[in-house]
Amino acid sequence: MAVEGSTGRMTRRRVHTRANLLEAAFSVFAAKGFGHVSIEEICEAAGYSRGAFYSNFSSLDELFFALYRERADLIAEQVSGALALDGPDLDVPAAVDRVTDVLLLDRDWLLVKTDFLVHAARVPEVARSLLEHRARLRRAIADRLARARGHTALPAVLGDADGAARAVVAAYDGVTTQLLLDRDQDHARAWLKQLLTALLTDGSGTLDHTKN
Amino acid sequence: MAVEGSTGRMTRRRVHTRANLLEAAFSVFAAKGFGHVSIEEICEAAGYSRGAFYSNFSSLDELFFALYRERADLIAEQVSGALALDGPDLDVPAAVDRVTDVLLLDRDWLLVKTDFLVHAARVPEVARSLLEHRARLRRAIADRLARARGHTALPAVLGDADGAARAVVAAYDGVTTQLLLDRDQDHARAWLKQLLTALLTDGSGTLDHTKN
DNA sequence: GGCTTTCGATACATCGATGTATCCAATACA
DNA sequence: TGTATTGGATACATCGATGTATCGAAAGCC
Repeated sequence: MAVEGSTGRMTRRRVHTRANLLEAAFSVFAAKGFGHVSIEEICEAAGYSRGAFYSNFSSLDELFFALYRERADLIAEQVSGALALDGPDLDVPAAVDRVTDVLLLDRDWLLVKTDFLVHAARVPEVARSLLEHRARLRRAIADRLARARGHTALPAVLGDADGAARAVVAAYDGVTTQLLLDRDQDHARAWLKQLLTALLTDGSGTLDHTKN
Repeated sequence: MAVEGSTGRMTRRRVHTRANLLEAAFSVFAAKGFGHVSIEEICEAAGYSRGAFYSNFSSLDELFFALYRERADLIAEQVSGALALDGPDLDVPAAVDRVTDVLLLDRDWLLVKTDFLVHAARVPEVARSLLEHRARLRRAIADRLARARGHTALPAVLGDADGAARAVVAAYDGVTTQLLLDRDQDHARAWLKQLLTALLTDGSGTLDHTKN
């Protein structure tokens, strides 16, 4: 048997090797991309035999999904944390800075995340799960924005706070795409901040763009 | 030998089968994703044997690249066409409508395009090629926007026309991500128009969002 | 229309990945 | 600490995909 439900017994050894496999898998997926990775490669990277793999997962898809969930939840927590740092009122530019730093920190994660996206795009069941996750994140952002309203008025074009949150996510996704290609984190961060500023305020800012 | 340079002789039969292979490959890639597709699957879908494949391409990567280039150039032309439709002055909302329709038309293309992106993200050589392609497109947009300045003033936050063009691309990429997941073309189109409007004008618009 | 060249089909050899079945070692539990 | 159970390693059988070498047929050329 491979995967235990919530009641299944979990030896210490088991959780340990499972964690090791997931960690190794992350590196391998980031480097080669899901779809170009064999089970054996992961086992080799983790220092286990294929027996260990099949004892913990029933397929590569399952491991991939578990891996994504784990990391995504982690990031989501960090984002929530970054959003909650202010008092009851939101300092938009400061929050944008903090969130941006969290979101564009790790290129490997962006790679895995995008792999997961294209996977989800073809498997409706997976897509639903991913959509729910995104919805949760968006709601967190919308709530935060709503509380800031009145202080920093949102542009009317985007409608209410939910519309604005949607725009934030879209901007993030868009900048991610560019970052995956040009590998320029600093530029991406600056660019995302600027985009978010343009979307969330009516005010003005300064700009430089000297990149392809 | 597999691929001829520009001087290589091309029998009629050859170009025909090559085209057939590319067309079949497009469907197969869209359905299964690059990395989950075997050479044989493509040949089968096209009605050829593997001999034909190796006579026209030397590897799956090569075919994938050729396929992407072909379609990407096609889209680029259509976008340029849509941008050029107005007279010398640009009607921003109208142009946004037309471009949006072209860009979000075919889900299969979005799938293949995204596959290509994650591929490029891992192969610097491919990334460079893709970046150049994007730069060309962005320049076309920037030029068009620059000509429209004065009519519809761009918000200062994004800086000059090039900054605005960058924002347009980012918005497009962001909306693409969402569309890949929820498969709602109409909503994506409306949403993209709205985003672009928010980015390119200081004015106001209306909004509804009733989707996950 | 005959001759040459090119294209694509067939057959073959090889390799790597998968999943399973079995066995030994490590851990939980009394 | 001794015993029962679980976890992971090893070995095996199988399958699918790859690339190449060879051969027949369809174009191009005169």
